[in-house]
Amino acid sequence: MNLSQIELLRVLQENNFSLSKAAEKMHIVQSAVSRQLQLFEAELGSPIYERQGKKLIGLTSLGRRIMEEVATINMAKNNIQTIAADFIDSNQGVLHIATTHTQAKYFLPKPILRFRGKYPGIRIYMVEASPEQLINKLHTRKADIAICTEKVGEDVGLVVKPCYEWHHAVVVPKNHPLSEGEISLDRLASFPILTYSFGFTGRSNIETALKNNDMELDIILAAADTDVIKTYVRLGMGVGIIAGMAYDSVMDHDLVVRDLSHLIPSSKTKIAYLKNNYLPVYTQHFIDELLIAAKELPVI
Amino acid sequence: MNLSQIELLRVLQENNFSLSKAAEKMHIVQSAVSRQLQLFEAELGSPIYERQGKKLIGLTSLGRRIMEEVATINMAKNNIQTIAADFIDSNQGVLHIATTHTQAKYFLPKPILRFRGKYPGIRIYMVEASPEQLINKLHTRKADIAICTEKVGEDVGLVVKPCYEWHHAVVVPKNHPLSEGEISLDRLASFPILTYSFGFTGRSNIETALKNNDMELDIILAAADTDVIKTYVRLGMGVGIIAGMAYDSVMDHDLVVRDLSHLIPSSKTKIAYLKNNYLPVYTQHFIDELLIAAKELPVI
DNA sequence: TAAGGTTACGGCGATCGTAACGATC
DNA sequence: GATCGTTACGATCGCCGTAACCTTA
Repeated sequence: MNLSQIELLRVLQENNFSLSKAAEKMHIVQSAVSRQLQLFEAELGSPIYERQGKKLIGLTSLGRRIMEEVATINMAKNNIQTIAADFIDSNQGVLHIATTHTQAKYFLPKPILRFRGKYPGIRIYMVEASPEQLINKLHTRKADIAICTEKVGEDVGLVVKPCYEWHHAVVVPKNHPLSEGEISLDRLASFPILTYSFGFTGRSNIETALKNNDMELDIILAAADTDVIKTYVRLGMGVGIIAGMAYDSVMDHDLVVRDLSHLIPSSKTKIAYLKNNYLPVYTQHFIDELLIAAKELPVI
Repeated sequence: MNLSQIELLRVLQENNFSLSKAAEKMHIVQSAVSRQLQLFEAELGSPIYERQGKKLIGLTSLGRRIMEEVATINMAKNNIQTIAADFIDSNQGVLHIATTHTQAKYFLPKPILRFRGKYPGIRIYMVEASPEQLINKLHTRKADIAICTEKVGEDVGLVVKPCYEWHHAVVVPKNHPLSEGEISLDRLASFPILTYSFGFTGRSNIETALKNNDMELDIILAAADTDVIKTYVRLGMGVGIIAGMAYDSVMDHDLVVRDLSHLIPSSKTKIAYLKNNYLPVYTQHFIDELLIAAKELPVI
């Protein structure tokens, strides 16, 4: 048994058990992968992959159990390298942030700027995706840390830290009926609505509110992206329901924002990263910046 | 980085950082060990051992942190092998039991016999030692499972299962004054006492009882071994305080046993094994047998 | 027949062992 | 000077790559 065999099992897992794909990913030739797998299975004395002819189609029950240990080993191996690099120079490195559009645009700028001030040597990669994809990026180590509101609490393999709490709000053009008077769900329902896609930025809480009151909204546009919603609100297509902190009093002075905290339960944006994963000092400091920025957030 | 380098770090840890000892243990030549360590440190980019001249004298702070991951990797590696072997044939294997004399002689015979009936293919190695040594044997993987009363609850690296609860008892020759009448600590203190050594078989609870009552006993003989105590009790040297279940109504018919549960707090015998360590099915069944035997234990 | 996997074989590089040397008690 | 660790060098063994072959959609 050696570490490249362990690595191979991980790569196979992430590539549909395709030996040729795995070979490609590992920058070696297919036959080498084939042999290494045979050697490993021979050493264990029992196959760890289910086969259909020569093709691998899944794990055996032995294989499934072993993959847990494989994940542990790979994690620890990566940790060793990260720990050492961090020890040598904690001012140099890479930080992969996975987050949604709303966080990236309305929450992260301030903490990221401050972080960059302290750690100019750290290259920051920010990737935007759906919460589901973010979690996947954590597991495949394409991201070190994820910041989002949905899904992330359900995965037991993640460490999840609460970051900040926020409410939805309505945005409408000036002079729109909803810019004045009390807002109820009933009144809201009388307008065409523009809001987030399923699985994005607290959309689940909107659904909860509707289900609790046995209501429906006429959602005519769902986007992952607050700016898209605002754009169509400006065009007069309807009423936008966005995250409160996504209203920018300067940029959005042509829109009227109305709090919806009395109608829709609050949403919690969280920070997540892999359990048992060593975070370099600078990443820990980045999380600190996030938490500081969260406290400074204006309450809408 | 490769698994033998990881293994090397573990072996060094267990051999006072001696390269020559490590080489011996790993069945390779010293120079090879020296080079592998250099390669590994070079790969990390920073030394993981503190050195005095050429000698290794300890871990650097980087090294200390890395050793945690090394332990994880070694554990997972061993688990893979154990899981595979267990999967192929769960009726074959080795079981290393570490325990104290008292457990080995008075508690284990029944469950071990039953276990052997079910798993004739498992070779059982039983090693007796002090509780402190037992724990050490678990950590160095010289034992799979430990059964004892003392110390074992304090180690956070162990899974500890309560097994059974018992009380101390007095044994004296027939016609001895203590064979009749009520027994108090004061009365006990008027006799020379023979009991367990410090750190053995509930001795700590005897101490607790004495301290609580601000008393002392005249302990003229302390042994790790119940049979030694009984032997000298038979010779008339004094009063034996032993574990209740260590009185054998057949073998010890020449002695009188008197319960001490009103004077000395009860002791708990536990089963312990390494956290995150995969136990083969047969070992899990052995633990089941222990728990069954514990329930069948006569209450003294 | 293309794509994916296995088997055979040759070459290269990693790692070991021998051995000579260096340091430290 | 004995013990422990390092360095140099040759030999071996493991692992990769090429290539031919096998199997299945």
